[in-house]
Amino acid sequence: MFKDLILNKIESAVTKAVQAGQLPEMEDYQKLLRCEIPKNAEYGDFAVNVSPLAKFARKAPVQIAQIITDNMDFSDADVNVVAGFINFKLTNKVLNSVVEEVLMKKDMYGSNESGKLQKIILEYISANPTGPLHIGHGRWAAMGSALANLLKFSSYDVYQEFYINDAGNQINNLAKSLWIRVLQQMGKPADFPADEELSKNYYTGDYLIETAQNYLKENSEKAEDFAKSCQDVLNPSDEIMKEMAVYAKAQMLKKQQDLLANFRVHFDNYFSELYLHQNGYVDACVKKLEDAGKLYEKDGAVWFRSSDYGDTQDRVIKKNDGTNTYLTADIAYHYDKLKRGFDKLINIWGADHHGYVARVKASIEALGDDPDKLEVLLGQLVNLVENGEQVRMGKRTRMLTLEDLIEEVGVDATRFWMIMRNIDTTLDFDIDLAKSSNDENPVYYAQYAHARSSSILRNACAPRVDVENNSTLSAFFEKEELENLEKTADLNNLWNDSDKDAVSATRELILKIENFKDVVLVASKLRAPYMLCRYLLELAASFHHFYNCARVLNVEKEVMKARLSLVISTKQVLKTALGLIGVSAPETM
RNA sequence: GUGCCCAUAGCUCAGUCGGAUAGAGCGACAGUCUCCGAAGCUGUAGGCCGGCGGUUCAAAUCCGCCUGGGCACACCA
Repeated sequence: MFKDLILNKIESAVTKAVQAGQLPEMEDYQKLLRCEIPKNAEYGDFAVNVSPLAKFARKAPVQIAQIITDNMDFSDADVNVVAGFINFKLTNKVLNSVVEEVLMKKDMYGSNESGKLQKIILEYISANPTGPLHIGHGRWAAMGSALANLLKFSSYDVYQEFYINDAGNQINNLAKSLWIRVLQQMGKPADFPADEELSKNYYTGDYLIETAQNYLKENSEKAEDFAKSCQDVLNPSDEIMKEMAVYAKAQMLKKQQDLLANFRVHFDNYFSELYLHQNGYVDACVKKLEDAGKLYEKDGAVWFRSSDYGDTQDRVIKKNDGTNTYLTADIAYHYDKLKRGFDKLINIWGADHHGYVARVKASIEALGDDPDKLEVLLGQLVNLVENGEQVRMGKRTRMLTLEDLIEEVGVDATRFWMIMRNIDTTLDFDIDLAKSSNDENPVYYAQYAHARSSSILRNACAPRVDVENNSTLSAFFEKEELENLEKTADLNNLWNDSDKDAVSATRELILKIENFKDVVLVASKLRAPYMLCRYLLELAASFHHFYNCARVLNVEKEVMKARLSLVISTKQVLKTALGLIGVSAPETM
C-alpha cells in the first residue's frame, strides 16, 4: 500500500535527520503521523501532516516538513511542502504498477493478511423458529454475511453460526397455535381465545395455516387420532404438544433457511438451544458458576453475581419455579463457543438487547475467560418508509416480512440498502427508492459501472459495422489478445494523451483502485461493511468520469490496450467489492 | 429517573487516532447523446456540524452541562 510506503520513507528520512542533528530524538513519533488522502486533490495524492511533531522537535511545522523532505529519497513521487504538510504526487510509473497488480492478482486483489490465524465465530440473526423472519432480521442477515466475507478476505478464519432459540415458552405457544390451525384445517371447531390477554400466548398469524396443511398431508391418520383424544382444544396433551412443537419448529426453521439461502446468507452451523439443555451443558455451566462462588439464593431464586463484573445489578439464573432463564442458556452457549476454541466471539445484536452485553461478558469473566473475546455489534433498528411515511411495524398496519420485502425490491437492492448504512444509525429503508431502477437508487449506479465495463470489453472483441460503406469491419481485438494484455500492453500509453482531463481522470481512477486495499483493511478492523458500499459508489463514479473523459475503443491501438487494461482492472475490483457485500455484478442490465 | 446510541445542506447520509477551504447522493436549477451503454457526465445554488461552556497551536471530531429523538431498564424469550 502506498500509504505504508510513504510512512516508511518519512521514517527513514527522520532517522537520517536525527543522525545529522537536524531533528532531536523523538520517542514513538510514528504514532503521531498519519498518511491520508487530501480532500483537495490539488495538494497531491497523499499527504502527511507533521505538525504533531512540533512539540517534540521544538520547531515550526513548516521547518520540520522541509527537513524531512530534504532528507528523503523518493523517486516514486513528487514531494512538496505546504505549511506543515508534506504532499506526495505519485509518478505515472508507480500508478502503472497498480494496474499490473490487479491484472496479476485478479480475485485476490485487495485481500490482506491482517486477520491471520484469528479464529472468529460470528453469530447473527438467531431468530426464534416461531415465525417468518422480519425486516430487522434482514439487516443482520445482510450485514453479517457481508462482514463474514470481508473478514475472510482479510484472512480471518470465520465460522458463521445461527443460534436457534428452540426452547422455552415461545415454543409451547407455537405448538398450541399449530394445533388449533390443524384442527381448523380438519374442519373441526377450534379457535384462538377471544380474550386479548390470553391470545397473547398464541401465534395467530396466517403463516401457520400452511404449516397445518403440510402437516395434514403427511400425518392425516395421526391427526385424526389426536383430535379424537383431545379434550381441551386450548390445552392439548403432552403428546400432541410435543408432536406439534417438533413439526412446527422444523418447518419454520426450514422456511427461514430457504429464505436465507435465497438472500445469499450461508451459515456453517445452526446451533440448537434445546441441544444445550438436553446435553446438560446448561446445568454444567450453572454448576461451574456455583463452584466459583458466583451464585447465591434470594427470594427462592438463584442469582448470578454479575455486578461483581461491572453489570448494573445481579441477574436471576434460576427462577423460583426451578426453571432457567433465557440468560442461563445464553451463558452456556457462549461458554460453549469459547470451549470450541474461538479467539473472538462476534455477535450482531439488535440495540434492544444492549442490556445483555454486560451480563454475558460478566459470565465469561466469572467462568475464568477473557470477556474482551466477546465483541457485540449493536445494530440500530430498521424503519420502513413508504410513500414518504414511516410504516409502523405494529399490529394494526400490514405485516411486512423479509420475504415480502425481498420479493418486492429484489435481493441485490435489499442487500445493498441493508448494508449501506453504519450499523449504529437507525436505517430508513425507503421501499419506493429501493424498488426504483432509476438514478435515485445507488445499487444500480455501482452495478451499471460493472455492466458498462463489461460492455466495453465485449465491444472490443466484436465485429464492427461500417455505416458509411455498409460493410463489416473486423474486431479491434481477438479474445486471447485481451486475456494476455498484462503481457503486451504498455501502460505508459495511459499518460500520452494531450487531453488533461483524460489524464487526470485516469489518475483518479487508478488511485481509487489502489484505495481498495486500504478500505478492506479498515472496514475489517472496524467491522464496518458499509464502507464497502461507499467505496463502490466512489469507484463507480471514478470509472464513469473516466469513461466520459477518455475514449477506450477506436483510438490508437497501443492506447486502446493500455486503457483496456485499466477497464479490466476496474471491472475486477467492482466485481470483488460487489461480491463481498453479496450483490451481483451483472454483465448487462 | 438510570444506562446505551444518535443529532452535519430541503431529504438520506459520509467524515477511520483532533489537522489544509466540512464532503457525497437525492431533490432544485442550467448544460450534455451523428462517437465505447444518458441507469451516465459537467456546472450552479444550498452549512453557526442541535445549543452553551471547556481542553488544545488546532475541535464536526475529545470533556462537561443542556435540548430534541431512538432503544433498553423482568424470576419474558
